[in-house]
Amino acid sequence: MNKKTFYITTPIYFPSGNPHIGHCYTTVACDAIARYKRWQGFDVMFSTGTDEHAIKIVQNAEAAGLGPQEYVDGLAERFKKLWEYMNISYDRFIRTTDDYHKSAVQNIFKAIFDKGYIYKGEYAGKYCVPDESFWTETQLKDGKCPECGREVIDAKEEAYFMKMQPFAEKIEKLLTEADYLKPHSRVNEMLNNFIKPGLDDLCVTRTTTTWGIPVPFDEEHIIYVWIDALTNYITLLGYENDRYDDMRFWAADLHMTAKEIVRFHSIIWIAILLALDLPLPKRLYSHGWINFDGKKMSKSLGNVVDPFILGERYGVDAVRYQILRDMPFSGDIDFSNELMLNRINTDLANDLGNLVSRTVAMVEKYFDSTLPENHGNFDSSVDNELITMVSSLRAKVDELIEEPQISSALTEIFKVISRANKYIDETAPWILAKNEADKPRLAEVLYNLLETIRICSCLLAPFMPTTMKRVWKQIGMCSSHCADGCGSNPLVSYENAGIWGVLPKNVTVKRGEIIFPRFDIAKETEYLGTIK
RNA sequence: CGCGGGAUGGAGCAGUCCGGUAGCUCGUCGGGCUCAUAACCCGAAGGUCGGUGGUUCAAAUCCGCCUCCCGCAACCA
Repeated sequence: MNKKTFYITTPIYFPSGNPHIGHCYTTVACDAIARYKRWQGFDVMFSTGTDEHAIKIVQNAEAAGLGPQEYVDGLAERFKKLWEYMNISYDRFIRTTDDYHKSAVQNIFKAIFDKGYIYKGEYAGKYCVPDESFWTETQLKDGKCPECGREVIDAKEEAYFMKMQPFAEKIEKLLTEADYLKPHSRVNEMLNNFIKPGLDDLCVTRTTTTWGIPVPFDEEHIIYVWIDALTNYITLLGYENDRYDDMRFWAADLHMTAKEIVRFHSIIWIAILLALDLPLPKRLYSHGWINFDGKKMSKSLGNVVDPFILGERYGVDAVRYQILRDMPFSGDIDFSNELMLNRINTDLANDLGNLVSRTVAMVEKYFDSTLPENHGNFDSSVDNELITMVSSLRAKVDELIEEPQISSALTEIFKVISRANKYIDETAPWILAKNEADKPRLAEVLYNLLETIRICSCLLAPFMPTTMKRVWKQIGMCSSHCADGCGSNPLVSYENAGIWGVLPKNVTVKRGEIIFPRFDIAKETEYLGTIK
């Protein structure tokens, strides 16, 4: 009875402000994959959290008139609320200020130190006295502090360093041979920029702050972000702590990140794991960014990107769908209200919602909601084309989820939905309905449509968990006593999504409210423009 | 010469590795249908594939040079 495990992670987010649509992007993608994997039968661990130790946090807290702990408590709550709102099915939420994590990090630091990979050295750099911050030569703006623009001085401090050279070869192998990092184009970036020039030893502590986890045997020094934050992926499974006992999930199957932290996850994190003699994660996927704060975007167009506002007005599932469908494989995307509304209208309202609506309406109108037991046998090439397409859909989606190419997976599903709309025109049920002799054929046509909707909606459920349940009710997959909408309904099983002809021949449909309403793009754009 | 990505009809993208009728979605225009959420289906218009020079029977695709945009370069998803 041991199910195969699947461990998927979001980064732990840096709560320097309120969560926005960009955070949703990564998290919703992970959620869809996690749901899909659970549906396939995997024992899934899906983690997220917040990275709460940084000088910037202290500064932001002060500016808000709060202590750092008080400040991050509030922000962590906001993240949790957003995930609840967005229907994120995470299994574990870790905060780097959690006690179990802090002590585990100290143990990890000491373990690496004891193995001889960490040593005490001297950190030299440009120092901004008022900001109490070190900067590298290249970070400076016109030779001055990039934060405040004031003069910097040469300064040195004692610090702990982690050796990187012992791990360089294995890291390179992971990148070049194990196909760890996706998309592959980023591999060259890592190799050329960091591996080939030779990895520098990594500074792993600071003394410029007290907000953080102290080095256990030298408390003046605070453990810097690397060993503090990246290790969340194992501490939340119980590594070096008693809070959890789930290391069976390690190594991670998929670390999902945005592109700017690829280096941390493909080099530094791997070095830490190697130092600890732990197995390496299987895949790192880095996606592009949603741009909304760039010059082109928000201000001139007045784009609203508060996920709560968007979800409230257009529906959480619609927002989830749009960001996943338009998620770029590697590049960035400019988010705009028009883009989002257009996507929702064409795909969800016109194609999918309307398909459900017209199909159910016809069953109701022509057969008083219940199809007859006998449809007759029709060997139609139009039918065969549709049925072939639908029957092979699950395999295609499986493959794309594996990559993971979520946008392409959704595209494939919607190709089938479009084909079904075309099928209605080709078979013209309203003409069949005029002749009593064509009733068996009409029943078969409508049944084929219901089956198409069944399979598509099941495959879409990980992406849009709430609304697909409403589809199931309408097409007769759910009897009235099925309270929560089919959670345990065998008809929605993964197995059945790969089989044609699962709905009973004499299925009874039930018309309901419009599932995805259309929006007036001009009006909505104007409305959203007034909010900010 | 720091590294990398990009420039394709009005918008967003695919195609470039392995040269050979320039494709998809949205938008626009015309037609069809009437089951449906003014939705659906069909058709059309619209591109000298950033510029320039070269290789070739043939270049969006290969090679040289140039212009512009973006990302990374020790904590922005």
